[in-house]
Amino acid sequence: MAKPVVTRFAPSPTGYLHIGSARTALFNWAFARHTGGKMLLRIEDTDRERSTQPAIDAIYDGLRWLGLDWDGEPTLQFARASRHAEVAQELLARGHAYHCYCSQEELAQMREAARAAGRPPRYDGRWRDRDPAEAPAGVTPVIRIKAPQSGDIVVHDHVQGEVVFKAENLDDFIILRSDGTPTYMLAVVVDDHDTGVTHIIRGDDHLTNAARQIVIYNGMDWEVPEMAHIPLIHGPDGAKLSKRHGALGVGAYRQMGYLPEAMRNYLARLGWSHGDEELFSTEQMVEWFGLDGLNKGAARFDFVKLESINGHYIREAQPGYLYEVMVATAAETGRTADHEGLVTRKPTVLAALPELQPRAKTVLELIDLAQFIYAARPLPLDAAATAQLTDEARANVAAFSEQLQGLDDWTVEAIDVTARAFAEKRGLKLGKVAQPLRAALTGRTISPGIFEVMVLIGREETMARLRDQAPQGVAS
RNA sequence: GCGCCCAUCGUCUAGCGGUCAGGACACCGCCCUCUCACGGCGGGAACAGGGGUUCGAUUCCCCUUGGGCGUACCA
Repeated sequence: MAKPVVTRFAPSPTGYLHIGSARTALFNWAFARHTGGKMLLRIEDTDRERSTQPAIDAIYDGLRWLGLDWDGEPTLQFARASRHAEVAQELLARGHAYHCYCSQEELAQMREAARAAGRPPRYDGRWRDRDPAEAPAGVTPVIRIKAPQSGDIVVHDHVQGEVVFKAENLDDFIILRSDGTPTYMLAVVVDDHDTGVTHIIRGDDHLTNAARQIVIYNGMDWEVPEMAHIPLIHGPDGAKLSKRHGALGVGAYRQMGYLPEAMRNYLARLGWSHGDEELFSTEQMVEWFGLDGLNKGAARFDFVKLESINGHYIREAQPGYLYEVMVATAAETGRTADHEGLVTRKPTVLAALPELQPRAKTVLELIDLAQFIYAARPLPLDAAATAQLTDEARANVAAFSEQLQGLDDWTVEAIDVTARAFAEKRGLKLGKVAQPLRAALTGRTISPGIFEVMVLIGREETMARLRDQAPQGVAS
C-alpha cells in the first residue's frame, strides 16, 4: 500500500490569485481529493517587498471562492527561514555545499566573460575547492550547493516523461544568501520534504528548477517526490498570459460575473481531459482526475468558451442561488443602483429569473436583463431610438409612461411597452427584456388605454392574443 | 547564445501503428418561435514541413520551422 498522497499549492503573494495558479491549485486539489490524500497550502512569502497581508488574503479569497479547500493551516515560508538555514548548514557539514565569497561585481564579470566566450553564464565554481582561509576579510559569504560535475540528472515527470539534464549545464547555485536567508530553491525543497509532500504538481516553468532541486534532495539523502509539470496557460495570441490579455486574478473573473463552478469546469479542461467530456460537475472531475490525463502542450485561454460554459451553469443554477450572486456581484462592482433595485424587488426578480437565465452568459448580463424590473419610471428614450418610432407611437409611449407612474404594479401591457422603450434605449432586442418580464408577471388585468398603445407600437399579434386570452377588462 | 519543453480543425481537445481522424466552443445553414435566447438537425474546418523505421504512420525516431520556459544573493 503506497503512502497517502500529499500535494501542495505554493503560490507567492502577488496581490491576486493568478488564473494560471488557480488551475494549478485545482489540479493539486483534485488529485488530493481523488486519491483521498491531502492538499497543503504554502505561501511563498520570502520576497519581503511583495508579500503583504492583503496579497496573502487575496490568495485565500480566491481559493475559497473557487471552492478549493486545503488541509491544515497554511505554511508561511518566511517563518521557516531558520530551518532552511539549518539545512544549508547540514549540507555544508556533509560536504555538499560550500561558502562562496564572490562579490556582485565579480559575478557580473564572470557572466560577461562567459557570454563573450559564447559560453552559458554559469558560476565557475571558483570557491568550490578553495581554502576558506583565503576568504577576503569583511565579506559575508553565500552558501552554494555542490552540483555534480559529470553525469546526468534526470527528472522523472508524470507529464513530461524522463527529462535529462547534463550535469555540466547546472552550476553551483546559491542556496543561502549572504544575509542568511534561503533562496527559493532551498526553501521549496526543505518545505516540501518537511511537510511530507509526495506529489509536486506545478507549472512547467519549474521543470528546469526540478533538476536543481534534485541536487539538494540528493545532498540531504531525501526522497524526491513524484513530479508533474503542467504546461502553462497562454493568452489568445499564444503568448504568455499577461495583463494585456485581460484579467489575471480570479477576483476579476468573479467581478465579470463568472460562476465558480463554471471556472472550475473550464479551467479543468485547459490542459486536462477525460475523453470527450466537456461539461462535468466538480464531483465528477474529482472522480476522474489523474496525472495521466494531463496534456503536454500549452493551452490558450479562450474567453468565448468560458462564457459558453458559464452560460450553461447559469441556466442550470437555482434562482435563489443566482439571486444571491447577483446581489453580491452588484455590490462588489459598485453597481449601487442595481444592488438597491435587486434588493427591493426581490420577489419579482426571483420570479423573472427562470426566463432570464437562458439569455445570459454572465451574472453581469443577468443583472442587465433584470434592470427593467426596477428601472426608474418613466423610462427615458434617447433621441436616436425615439426617431425610429412613428410620431403616433412616440406620442403614445410618452403618454403611457405617464400613466405608468400612477400604477401600483405593472400590468402585462405595461410590461411590453416599457420593455420596448427600455430595449430601444439600450439598443437591445425587444425580446431580450419583454419575454421574461411578461412571464414574470402574467395574469394581471389589462386596461383599455394601454391596449391602444400596444397596437400602435406594432405588437398586433401579441395584442390579438391578449384580446382572446385576457381574463377581463380588455376593450379596444 | 546555451539548456529544456511543446506542436491534431480558428480555440480547447479525443486518438496511445491500420479510424470515413471523434467531441466541444466559435462560425454558416435549417427547424422551433409574435422578438431574443434556449433547444434540435445539418455543414465547412486539423494531423506544421522534410527525412527515416514499418506491409502500413496523426501515432515511433531524427532534422527543420514555429511557439514556450529557464538561464538572479526573484519566486
